[in-house]
Amino acid sequence: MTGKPENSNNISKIEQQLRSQLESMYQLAVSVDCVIFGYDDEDLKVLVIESDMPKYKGMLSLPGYLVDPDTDLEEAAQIVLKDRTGLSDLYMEQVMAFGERDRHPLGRVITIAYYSLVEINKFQPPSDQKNKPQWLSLNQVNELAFDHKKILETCLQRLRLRLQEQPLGFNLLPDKFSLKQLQRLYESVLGIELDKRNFRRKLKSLDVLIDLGEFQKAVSNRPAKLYKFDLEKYNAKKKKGMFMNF
Amino acid sequence: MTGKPENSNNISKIEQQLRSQLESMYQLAVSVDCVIFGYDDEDLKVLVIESDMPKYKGMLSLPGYLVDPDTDLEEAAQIVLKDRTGLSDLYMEQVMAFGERDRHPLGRVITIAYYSLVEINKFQPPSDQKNKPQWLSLNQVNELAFDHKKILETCLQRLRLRLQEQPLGFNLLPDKFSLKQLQRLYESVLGIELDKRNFRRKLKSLDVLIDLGEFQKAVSNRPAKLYKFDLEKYNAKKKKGMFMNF
DNA sequence: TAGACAAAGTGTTAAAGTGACACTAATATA
DNA sequence: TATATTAGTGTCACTTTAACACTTTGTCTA
Repeated sequence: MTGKPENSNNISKIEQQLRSQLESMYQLAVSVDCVIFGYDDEDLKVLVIESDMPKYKGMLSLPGYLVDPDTDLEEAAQIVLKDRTGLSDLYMEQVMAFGERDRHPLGRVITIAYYSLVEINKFQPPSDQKNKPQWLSLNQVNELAFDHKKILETCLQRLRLRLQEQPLGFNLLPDKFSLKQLQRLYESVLGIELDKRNFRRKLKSLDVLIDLGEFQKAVSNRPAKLYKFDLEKYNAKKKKGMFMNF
Repeated sequence: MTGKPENSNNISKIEQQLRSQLESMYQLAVSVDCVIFGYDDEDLKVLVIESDMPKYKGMLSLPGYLVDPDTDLEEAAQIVLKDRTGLSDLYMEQVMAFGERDRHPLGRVITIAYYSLVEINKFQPPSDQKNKPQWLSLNQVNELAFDHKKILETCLQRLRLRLQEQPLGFNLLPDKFSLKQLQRLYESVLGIELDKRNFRRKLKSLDVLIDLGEFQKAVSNRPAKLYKFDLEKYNAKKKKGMFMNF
């Protein structure tokens, strides 16, 4: 599995590059690590890969990228996203830097963590790709390589915060969605239960949904109305803050 | 002023160090920049120094430090604080990394911004110190060197956020303070006016102040009661969040 | 095609929180 | 002792939140 020739080549190239940078005079490197969130109507998930580093070989880790001097930090994070999922122009936010001295086995690497939100259907990892990218349910995350567990938790915390002050959830859902889907999203990200009627009342008062007049199809019960997010209305109101005080 | 021999020596040492690091193979350096906030019963202030960099010579900038490979990021920020004010164990929070390619005139320097809260009376900058550290009122900040204006604004925004979810204000005030002082602090940091009675009601309901039974002295009017912050009570309640929804 | 099943959708009420507002109390000083 | 200055206090109308149960609409199947 981790012994494929193609895989090995890749490992050593990345590792060599990093080693040479760390062996240079200043001996300090900077990376970005991305927490790419997806949501599949059940769980919040995160995109993980199998680590290349000898010490963590085979362990799951967050996709990252070594920042070279000619690349903006933001750009570097976009590169990770693009490389791993083929997607761009997604919601992405920097969270913070992680810079403990011993966080990386090969030397001093300070990493900047970003998280981004992906509609999960837009990217299904091909099964034969190197590093075996995969969607992992957040409640199935055990250990991760490096300090990535801590990074993931920090990013999740930030996402929760944001979700309560801005209607970010739409980034994780398909264009058309039902109120129930939206509620379930809030419930699984925030880890709480919400009252259906109160949730709907709140959303109505925010007034950022467009009723499409369409309905779910192929469900074996009363189909739900479908809505889409009204970006324009949202942008017009944004400044005042839109709190979901659950 | 900027021509003092002692000063010049310092400039070149710092600059040489940085240059040599940037000229090394990997050509990327990491710094920390600190927004040190103080409050003097009137205004929120920030500690600034005069810049050493040729391009920004004499301009005001935030105190910073070049992170060397053996120093934790957090530690580096503490060093800046300690070096500049002599103080340690203060409230300090990392905000985020700033990593635009051209943010630094000498080359690629990614910086991590921290802010911290200081009781302003605990540090009065000596007038003869190099780089002329000084407290600058936030509403007197015009331009700063590098992207430090942006960094300052981001840190201020974070402080405002935090102030509304945790009673951080106490870090900026002396141990004993009146309710009026506390209200003025909130008003100047948040940039809004608050109703005296509503403010007091809110604070009473949070129940994290200890009435010291003491009063202001040497004021030419009715002296106000003095309070102190009840750290224990606060820690016991903290988890539930303590929102000041002004 | 009628009845059972499953999820969608809908309002009310009590409690808590917020915002607006004006007078009395205590001290220093002239 | 009168005046000036700031401290300190309560109420009411309104808004927001939390808790709670039944009807509607479609599909499936007997």
